[in-house]
Amino acid sequence: MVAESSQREAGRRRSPSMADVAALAGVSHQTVSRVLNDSPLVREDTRERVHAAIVELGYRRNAAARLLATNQSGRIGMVSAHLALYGPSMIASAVQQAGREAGYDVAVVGVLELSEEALRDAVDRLLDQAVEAIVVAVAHRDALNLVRSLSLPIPIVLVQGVCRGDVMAAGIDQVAGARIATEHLLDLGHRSVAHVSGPTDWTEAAQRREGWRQAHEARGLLPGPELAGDWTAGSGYDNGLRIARSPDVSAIFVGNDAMALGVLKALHEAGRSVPDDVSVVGFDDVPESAFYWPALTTVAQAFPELGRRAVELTVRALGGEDRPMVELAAPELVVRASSGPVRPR
Amino acid sequence: MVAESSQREAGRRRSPSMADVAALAGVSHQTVSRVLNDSPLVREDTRERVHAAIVELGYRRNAAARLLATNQSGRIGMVSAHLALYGPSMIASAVQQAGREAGYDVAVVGVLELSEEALRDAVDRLLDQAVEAIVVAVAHRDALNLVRSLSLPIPIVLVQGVCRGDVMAAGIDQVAGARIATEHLLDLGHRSVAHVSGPTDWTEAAQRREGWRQAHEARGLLPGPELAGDWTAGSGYDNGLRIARSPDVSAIFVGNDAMALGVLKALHEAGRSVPDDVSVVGFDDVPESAFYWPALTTVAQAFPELGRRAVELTVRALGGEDRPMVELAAPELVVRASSGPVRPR
DNA sequence: GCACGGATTGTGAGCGCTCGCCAACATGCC
DNA sequence: GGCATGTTGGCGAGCGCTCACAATCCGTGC
Repeated sequence: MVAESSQREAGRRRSPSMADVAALAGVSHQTVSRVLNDSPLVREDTRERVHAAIVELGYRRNAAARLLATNQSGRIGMVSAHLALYGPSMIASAVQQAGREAGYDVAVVGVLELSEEALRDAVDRLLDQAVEAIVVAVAHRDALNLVRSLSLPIPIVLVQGVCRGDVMAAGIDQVAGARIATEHLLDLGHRSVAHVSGPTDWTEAAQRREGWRQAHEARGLLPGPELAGDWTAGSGYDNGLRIARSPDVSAIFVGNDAMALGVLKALHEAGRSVPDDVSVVGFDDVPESAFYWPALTTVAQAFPELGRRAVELTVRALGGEDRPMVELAAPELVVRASSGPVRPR
Repeated sequence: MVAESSQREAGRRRSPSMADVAALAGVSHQTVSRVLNDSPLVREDTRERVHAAIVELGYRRNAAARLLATNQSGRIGMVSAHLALYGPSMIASAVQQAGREAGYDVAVVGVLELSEEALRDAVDRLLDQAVEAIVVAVAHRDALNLVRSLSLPIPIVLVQGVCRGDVMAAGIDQVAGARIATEHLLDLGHRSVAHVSGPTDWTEAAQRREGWRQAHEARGLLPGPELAGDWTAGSGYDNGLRIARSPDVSAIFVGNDAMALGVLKALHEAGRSVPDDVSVVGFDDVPESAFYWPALTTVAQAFPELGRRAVELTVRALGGEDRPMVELAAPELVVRASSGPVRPR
């Protein structure tokens, strides 16, 4: 009695192994392995016997041992900066979701600052987890070079801050998004559009700025004043106050929704009405933007699709393909109350 | 030439192992292991020789093999629901950060719905990653029972939706937060405060509601009307419209900032001024709330501290301690423009 | 010059799994 | 009946690491 209980206790200590399952099912460990890996070379009744044993023992395959033997983890890593921001966090969960659907585990590690050291550290952590590829979602201008300078032994896929280049990359066409936003304002009759940009060293910020510039250029118009923010509502507010002082600004394209919120607030405080005096368009379509005051016209990005494409590229890279390819998804304008026709004066 | 290059290529195939380092340093693999584990039983010059070899070979310890041998992964898992919401996502990154600082890897997996199946699935994935403990950040009323019904072989720590109970749990005192928010409004002279709650099956929502109720009761006042939202700005807007129709409501405590944004919008549209006609207080202190119109009075939670405490509890549980303990951090009121003294009429 | 104890280092046996290869058996054909 | 063929299953060698233990080194004291 005592012996049995102590034995059972000892049995609990270590979880059951393949050998235990094999013994219970009356087969060899190899057959168990075959069942686990869906090998066709197992007779149906054997398979069922093994399955029964697995269930009875509550067996669970030891991933570490499998990894050690196969050298394949089925895991892809993702390094992301600024996970607190809407875009990056959406991308992270989209990639995670898509990865899971493709049968991969996605390990996300955030970097707090953009030094080579921080990046090296993040990548090291991922490498320790034996990831088979790394998705880089760091939109900084230098991120690509930084990552490349690490000369990793595994494929890399970019998923943000994408410019055409010699890497695998999936992204959303920021330039196009900014163009449709700006064109929307120009179509409403505004002679020029001001711009509050994100931090200038972010690829996204540069691209949105470029789209804004192009929209003017295509119509032979001169872009309105340009101010630099840092993605936060606070910086939008500060820049909004400055813009409010220029009575000739009738439309603003803001680099993201958070800054747009700040701009809206500054305009209210300055007594300028939106959209009667000034039209405002944001970028991101955060869930709250429909409830800003007034509801914000903005640009929506298809994050789930972006995630799927990124994972697809990753899988392709893992399959040996190394032809660099860039996939760009098109963003979409969401028109709401914050943009309106230019007011005759 | 050809041989050398092909050999180098072959060498690249598999990354260097301890044996390679040992050979290069002229020691045994065991000594390398000792160096790696900072054992004191290694002479200084030997240690340096090994380090040099490690650097030269670009050696990196194989975590899978180590895990296989030690049965310790140094990883803790976290299952979280609603990672798109502010609170949960802050908690996730706080735990991740704190875990890292404590020398643990934190693997987060999100669940999309709150079925037993989804939870089982998430936990399975974590178990496959050999996590040593699981932090559960699912604020649903039933989450605790659900998780417990899985009868996991590893410690569990709750980090959200905490009620006193027989588990390890770290949380933020939601009742206290709701009380100070409501008391703030009562202090301003409002006779009663309305409440827009979160989904009633969320522990947090129930606790915030309870704090709101307690604040009234402590002063012998009757709570104002209560409406149920779902954390989204949209539900706040809908409920805001309903409240706007009751001229006798002069103060609202809203379950989170997103809903508060919706309430503000509804009040604007109904022509009721904030805070002159109605005061509004939120909960969360999202970064944007200072830029709502008007700036939102709200309750801030100390997420980083929460993360640290959760990890601390986890480490303690891993150390064998199994006395259930609940740690509650105090939230703080942030007073802004959306709340003001009751207007004499 | 030698035994002795502590400081260093080496040896060998797993951890649980997969892979390559071979053994056993059933089947079909001549 | 004997053989080639196809199907199932078993065996043993690692994967790279840590652990327990054994072996070696060194300075010391006599």
